[in-house]
Amino acid sequence: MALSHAILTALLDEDLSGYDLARKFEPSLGFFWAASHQQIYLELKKLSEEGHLKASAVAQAGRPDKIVYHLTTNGREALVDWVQETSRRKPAKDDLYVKLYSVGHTDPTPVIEELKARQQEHGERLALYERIQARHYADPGSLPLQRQGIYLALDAGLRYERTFLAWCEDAIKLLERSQAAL
Amino acid sequence: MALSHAILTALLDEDLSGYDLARKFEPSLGFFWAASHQQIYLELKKLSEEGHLKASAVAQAGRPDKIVYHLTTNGREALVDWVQETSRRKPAKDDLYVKLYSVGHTDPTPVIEELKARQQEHGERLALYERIQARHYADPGSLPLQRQGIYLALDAGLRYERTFLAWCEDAIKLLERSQAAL
DNA sequence: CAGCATTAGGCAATAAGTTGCATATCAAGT
DNA sequence: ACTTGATATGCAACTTATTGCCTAATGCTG
Repeated sequence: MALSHAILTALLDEDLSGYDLARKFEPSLGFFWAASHQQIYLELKKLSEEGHLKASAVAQAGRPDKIVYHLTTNGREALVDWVQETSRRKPAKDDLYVKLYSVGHTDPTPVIEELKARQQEHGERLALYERIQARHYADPGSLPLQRQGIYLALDAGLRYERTFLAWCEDAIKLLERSQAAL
Repeated sequence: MALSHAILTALLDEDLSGYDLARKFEPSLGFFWAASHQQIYLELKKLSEEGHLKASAVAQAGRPDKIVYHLTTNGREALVDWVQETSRRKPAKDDLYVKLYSVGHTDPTPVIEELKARQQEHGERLALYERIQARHYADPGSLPLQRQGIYLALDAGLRYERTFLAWCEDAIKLLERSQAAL
């Protein structure tokens, strides 16, 4: 009920092969819904069998052949139906939060280390989002409707990373103070 | 590699039955790692078989019998090992972000509706976090170490909800303006 | 020409989680 | 006596995702 819809969404714009889909996902939808190529190929096969996509083999010169998928009317309808269903929030399911619960019972050092690694990781992600924003979404007011949704998702990402980084910093401070007091 | 560790973490404090664990999760760890009772019972059984937990049947007066689980030395070591592994961020995997990508291709109305529903949902969650904070974490500076991790997780939740709500508001504004321009 | 990266697609096993259903005890209300 | 609700545990089927492995064609580099 999930990756399949992300794939249908990505195929609204253009027909793509599994390989191209995987590449398109990476710097875009993949920020919010990561998927391995194995999973993508599997879903493409299923979606074709269900009639949501039409597969066509395409011979290529200078490259291996590929299978290009096209969204069918059927598939488009299924997607619209899904968009109209209301979905609920999902818990973060991030190990880090679970690890925080262990803090008073075990040595907090590894948790502090992990927080610092996350600072690095989220900092890089934030920088990436900022580059994308500067390059493609500098003036949100004048975006065509097709780009506004993507802009909003990116904006959510930007805000999330900034919030997370600020929290990280404070969390490290608090834990290091407690560690020093031991 | 996931719920099992959350369960071990919850059992650091006290021995619990599956039922009690499920209840303990709900207003706490469950915010970050939700679990159905089925999944919890399954993991408890697995963790016992692996020697991470020790199960004891407890007869009760006035209630059905229960099975209480106790963290073994083995289980504690496994937990410490896991805390020391570095974990990576996970994509949000929230349908809402995927739906945003469909915006220029289909009617944005259901997405706006969903954003409004989320505003409600996240507003309630924020209010809940604020109540918990006021009741139990009003003075973070003076918390014992065992409570600091939980406070930090709660703080992450508070910041996340506030950020999300602010984004929601702006997102609705932008999409409604575009909708009006059609 | 050998080795490597890129393009392109896949299988199998396993893990993790969801959904729906089933069972049983006991207390309290009607 | 009957029903409802809380307590307490579980199975089976299914979906979703991860991990590790594999094949094969082509282009590029040394």
